Amino acid sequence: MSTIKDVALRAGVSRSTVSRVMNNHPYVDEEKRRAVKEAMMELGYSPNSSAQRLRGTETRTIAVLVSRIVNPFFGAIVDAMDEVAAEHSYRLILCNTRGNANQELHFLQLLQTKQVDGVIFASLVNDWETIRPFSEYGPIVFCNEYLREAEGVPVITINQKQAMYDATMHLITKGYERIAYCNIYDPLKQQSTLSALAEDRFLGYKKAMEEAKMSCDESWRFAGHSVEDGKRIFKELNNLAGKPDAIITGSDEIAAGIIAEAKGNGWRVPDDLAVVGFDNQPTAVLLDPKLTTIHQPTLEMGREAMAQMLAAVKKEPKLAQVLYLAAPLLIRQST
Amino acid sequence: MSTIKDVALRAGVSRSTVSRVMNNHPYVDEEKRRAVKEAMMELGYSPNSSAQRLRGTETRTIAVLVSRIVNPFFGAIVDAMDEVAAEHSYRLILCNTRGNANQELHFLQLLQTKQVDGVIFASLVNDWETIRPFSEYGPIVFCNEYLREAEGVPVITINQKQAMYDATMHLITKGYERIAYCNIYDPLKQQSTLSALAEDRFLGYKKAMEEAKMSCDESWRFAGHSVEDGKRIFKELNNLAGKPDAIITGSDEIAAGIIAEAKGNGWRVPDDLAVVGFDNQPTAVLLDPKLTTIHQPTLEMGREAMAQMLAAVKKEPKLAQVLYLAAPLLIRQST
DNA sequence: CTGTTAGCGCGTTCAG
DNA sequence: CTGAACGCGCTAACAG
Repeated sequence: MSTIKDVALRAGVSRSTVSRVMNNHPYVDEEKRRAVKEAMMELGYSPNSSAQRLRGTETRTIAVLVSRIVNPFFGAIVDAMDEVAAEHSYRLILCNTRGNANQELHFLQLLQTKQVDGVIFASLVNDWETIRPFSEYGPIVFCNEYLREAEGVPVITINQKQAMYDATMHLITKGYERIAYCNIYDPLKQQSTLSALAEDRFLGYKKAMEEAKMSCDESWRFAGHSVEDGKRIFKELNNLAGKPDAIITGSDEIAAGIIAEAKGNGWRVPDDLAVVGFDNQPTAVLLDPKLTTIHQPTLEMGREAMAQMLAAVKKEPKLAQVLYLAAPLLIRQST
Repeated sequence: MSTIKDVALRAGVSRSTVSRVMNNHPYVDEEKRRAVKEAMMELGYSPNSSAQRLRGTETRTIAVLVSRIVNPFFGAIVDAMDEVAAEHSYRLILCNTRGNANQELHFLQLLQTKQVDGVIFASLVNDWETIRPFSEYGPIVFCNEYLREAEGVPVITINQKQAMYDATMHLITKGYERIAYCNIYDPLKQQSTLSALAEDRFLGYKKAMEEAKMSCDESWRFAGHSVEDGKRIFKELNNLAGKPDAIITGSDEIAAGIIAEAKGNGWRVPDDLAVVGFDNQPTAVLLDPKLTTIHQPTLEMGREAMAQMLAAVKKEPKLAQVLYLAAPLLIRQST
């Protein structure tokens, strides 16, 4: 590996001059500039970034925390973030927290140890009290999940409550009378309390049910996360005395599991059971029946969150404190 | 931000001693060790990793190249890699190449500039001639995609040819007579030549067809990548004079697109058209009919690739040069 | 067992 | 316009 010294030697100039050429300083003799560039080419020189970082400060790297990258929802968000980051020559470091609070803190230390310029949370398990101290080491942005107490931290998300309200209202309007609710719940998550996101979603459901004066049985509440959870939930639901005729879920995976199991048991969807998903993943239209679901604008969320982060890193004025993107209900065949 | 100097000052020792404590050196007075740890706590000290890297060499970071992380196949592989990496306190830097050859080279420079200890290719567009020079800066591992000429580079993949041979034989045995083939082809990819992986797959199809003395019309060859491509391919196929009665595809997405469009046009699957996927993504069993597909052991591939990488980084003896994992055909309802 | 010393590769004054 | 000199934070070799 050649260093700046080697280049300087070969070009017959001092290291400072080489440095100036690299950083496009003005006031460098054209001839020497050419000589330096030539020497760099010949040696296949490239600057040691650790040294650059030690001297300067920025790493041009952003950490992105997700619970599991296999989840297409997170995949899409990360993809969008990466797009914006790449445009600005920033890199992403992928932090798969697996819903583990300690892992999350561990990754947060990347900020403390100056290995990244900022941290974006797409998943979130720790509370603000725990995270707060780290915020002094660099910017933090919430994308998707959020914490109410975290003042001053940009939040890019959808209006969870409104989305669930819309979905519930849709079912009520359609004439469904026993509407069950399935909370989004990541079993990997180590804490038992509901996230702000899950709380808000439930509030939307509750508000609609109350406005319509619908009874809403405690036994109609489920929780889950995966296709498997969906299958399990159908079984639970099928064992109930008063069976629901519709269910709103927290993810397309859960919905897919419920539909698969329901069909397997001879139920017709949406006649015997209406199912609403959440996310609008690419597979939603591949299911039979096609899934009615809430569209999450993953592209915009990811892009916007990264834009906010880059603005924060460059200490530009913040674009917005909280951004609620629209999440329209897409009515298809499952309701 | 406090440095090692601050800690030393506060603990009343030299910087070397602080360093020794951090690195768990033996031969440090217990009392001083305690004093140092206390000082570190009080100052909230954490070492500057750029400085550590500058001094030592390892970054404990591995770059993983994928064409697009939204693809659940890559998501699963990366997830598995991350799992192993995390166990050994290594981190992943996610490189979304978008099938762009220049992007790929750009990320390869991370190796050259010592920002990562190694690079794993899950996607691959450049040729060996281009990549080879970088291999002197650190270990490279191929996972999934590969290059035949790249001697000495570990390859973790499945036996592509065998997999396609099995799938084709299955259709032949079932009595299908006009078996079309859809190559995996990433439209993002900038080069027009087929990858070694795609080549090998096609060879498997061809071998089975020849052994069974089946005619195999040139017009029955398609290429694609996404659900949209699948839909397009069905339309093309539907316009053909002699229509195929079966098709083998390079991904579950393509297969899903073909099935969706076929059903929309009143075709019955598998009666009018049998469809075979590739990957066995979670959605394969959610489709109706359930998809016959080739299972890719993403978990093992990712884990094994990372294990190879870590072994290479630590200069341990290589486990194996090339590893072909089994990729069984899962026969379900679409054939 | 411990402090002193000497760089790792680079950017940035500060005098020319 | 250019080079000399200094230090970023840390580790390792060398004397004690």
